Amino acid sequence: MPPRDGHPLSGEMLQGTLDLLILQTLVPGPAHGHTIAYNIEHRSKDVLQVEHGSLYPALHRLENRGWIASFWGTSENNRKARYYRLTTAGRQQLADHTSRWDRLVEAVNRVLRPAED
Amino acid sequence: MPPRDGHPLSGEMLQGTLDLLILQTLVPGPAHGHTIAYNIEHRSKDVLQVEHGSLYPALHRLENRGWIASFWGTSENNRKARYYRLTTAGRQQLADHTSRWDRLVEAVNRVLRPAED
DNA sequence: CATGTCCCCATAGACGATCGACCGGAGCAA
DNA sequence: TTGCTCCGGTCGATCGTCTATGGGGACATG
Repeated sequence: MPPRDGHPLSGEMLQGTLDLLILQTLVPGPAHGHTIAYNIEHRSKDVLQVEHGSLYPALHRLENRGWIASFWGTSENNRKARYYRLTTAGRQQLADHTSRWDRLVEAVNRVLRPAED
Repeated sequence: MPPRDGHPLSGEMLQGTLDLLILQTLVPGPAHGHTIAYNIEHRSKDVLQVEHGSLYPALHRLENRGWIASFWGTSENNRKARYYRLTTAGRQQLADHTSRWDRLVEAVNRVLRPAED
């Protein structure tokens, strides 16, 4: 039986990781909700899923913390859209958050695969 | 300024990962709560923290799902202790969970570090 | 116009996992 | 006795996510 490696991972495991992904997505420049979600899903080769009900609370949360800032604009499809851009604090937060993510992964992997050290 | 890589990561990010760590810890054989927590912390070089208030609910949860089974015994310090062992279903769950963890890490890293592919 | 469809933002209620702070008991030593 | 350590357990609060639902504006169709 093939290991069925196709089905996507929703937020079940990426608790707290969505913020990180959003911040990273905004590095190249401002984007609105749909684009952010699409980019995360696409760049993860559809392994990651971003639900609307998680995305917008996350965006508001990040804005409240001063890591992103928003402004109204017009989307590529001529729709009113709220764009988000990374703030200076957000860039710093992204760096910190990324290094914590790396440390976490490393630590979990050490538990999962007992090294011979 | 040195990057202060000393402070531990508590459950802020390892939502849903604790189950995985516990299951893996039980592979060599049965263990009781204190030992499980100690092993996770030690094997992660004290990067991971396992709080009592998270550990026992997790153990009960895993037992309810049939992934671990428990029995009363006596600890190395001659204290009454509840030992947990991996069930067959738990071993299967560990394999599945581990592969999902790997897929998640891979996916997040793809978003964090846009590959050139 | 009327209708439908897509795009986009937003919120509400429920849920599940974790956290910090407790508590009780039993072994052991001073 | 007192006090410390080991061990299990629970409670309330908090936080992030999910499913479901809503609305409004742009655009195409007939």
